[in-house]
Amino acid sequence: MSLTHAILGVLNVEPMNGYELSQAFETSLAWVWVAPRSQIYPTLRKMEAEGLIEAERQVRGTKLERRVYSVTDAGLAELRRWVAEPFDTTMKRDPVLLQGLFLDLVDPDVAAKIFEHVIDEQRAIVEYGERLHREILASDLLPVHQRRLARRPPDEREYVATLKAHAFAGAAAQAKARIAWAEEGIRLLRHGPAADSAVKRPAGKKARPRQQGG
Amino acid sequence: MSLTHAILGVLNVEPMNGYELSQAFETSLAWVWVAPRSQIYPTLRKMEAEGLIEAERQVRGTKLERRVYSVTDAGLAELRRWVAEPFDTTMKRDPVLLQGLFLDLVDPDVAAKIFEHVIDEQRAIVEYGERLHREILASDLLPVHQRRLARRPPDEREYVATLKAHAFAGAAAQAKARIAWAEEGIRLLRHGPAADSAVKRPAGKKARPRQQGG
DNA sequence: ACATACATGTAAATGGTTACATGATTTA
DNA sequence: TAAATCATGTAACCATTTACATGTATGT
Repeated sequence: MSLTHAILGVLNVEPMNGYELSQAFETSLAWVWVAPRSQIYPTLRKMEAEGLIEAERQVRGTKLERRVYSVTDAGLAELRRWVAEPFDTTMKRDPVLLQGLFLDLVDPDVAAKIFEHVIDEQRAIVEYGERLHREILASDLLPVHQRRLARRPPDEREYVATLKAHAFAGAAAQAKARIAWAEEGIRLLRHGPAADSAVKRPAGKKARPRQQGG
Repeated sequence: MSLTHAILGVLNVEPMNGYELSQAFETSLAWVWVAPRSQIYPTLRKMEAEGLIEAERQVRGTKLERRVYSVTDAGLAELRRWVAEPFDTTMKRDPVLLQGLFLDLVDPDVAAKIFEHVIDEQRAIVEYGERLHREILASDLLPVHQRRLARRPPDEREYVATLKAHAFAGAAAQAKARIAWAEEGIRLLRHGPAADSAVKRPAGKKARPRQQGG
């Protein structure tokens, strides 16, 4: 379960309670790993039972209890073990490509709207990823990143910032690849494959039937 | 459940039994949607119960039963409905980027191996995706694609081939983006951020600590 | 006083993985 | 006759989603 490792990584930056953790998954980690509260709280309890993290109970006001978790030595060891281990990086399920594979079943205008929708959504990811990349490198950091770096010896800070920033650049780069793919898809719907493609089309004919049969 | 729609899409090309279907998920659909037999067979039964597909029982030899499924009118309608519908295209969990985010916790040589592993695996996807893209466009098709196109009116064949090929090109394009990201990662481990980056590094100093603290 | 944010969960259902189970048919 | 391929599943577990449930503290 990578959620365990995502949590270890975040708590290793700074001890937090489940509520703050779920905010982290909704904001900075939104395009890397999402997890709803209903998954976070039970997982925290499980990890505590396994000795990967430990809770400090705090009280806010008079009654409201906070359970602030921090990573144990065993937890850090497990995080390091996981990070050092190569795993299967192939994408096993890609709903966008699956939909793309059957796009010939609908009207080209409908297909174009699907591609446009992909472009709209992925653009938001590009903006977010590039913003974080820029801010981390410029040390114009979000509070959570400032805290992370403050815990490191000064010599390592640039190294750490470089790698963290690179991860967010990766999210942006992949979103850009998807945008380029969807843009090319729209072009293909309108004009068919390019003239230098493996397939030569009869001049002037548009490959654009109204509706397709099964 | 998109497995249902993946199955509808494949069976819409050509009626098949569960065994052939599972082979399709292992080969042509391997980088788009994977599904083990243990998930395929129960899903086929469920879809049959829902009226999306119907089974024709055949007997091979004297005893061995095959259940060959084909898409019903209701199934094709559902497939079309799903294809025409825009959905959330944001990647919710990306183990590669998650690992990349914590790569500062391990020795730079170990981190480089992780990036190299990503490159190796993604290269295989590029080769596969580009091969299928080429073959479909060149009509030098796999049997399954030949059958698919044979069922269409000649006028539509180029259009269909163009779109199918484009889906596989998408798998290759994304893998390429990951490779570029991992290559840049290796460069950063060795030389730190580029000189024109937002961060200026002291000349001659390498951001390459041996081991990092928690 | 009211709304918003803080805080922690449970329950049911769905989706997906891994391991196991069994036997028939074809090919070398 | 042995190995590979064809063929269809079940069971247990793990991961994820969606809906529900409850109450406290703070700011306006």
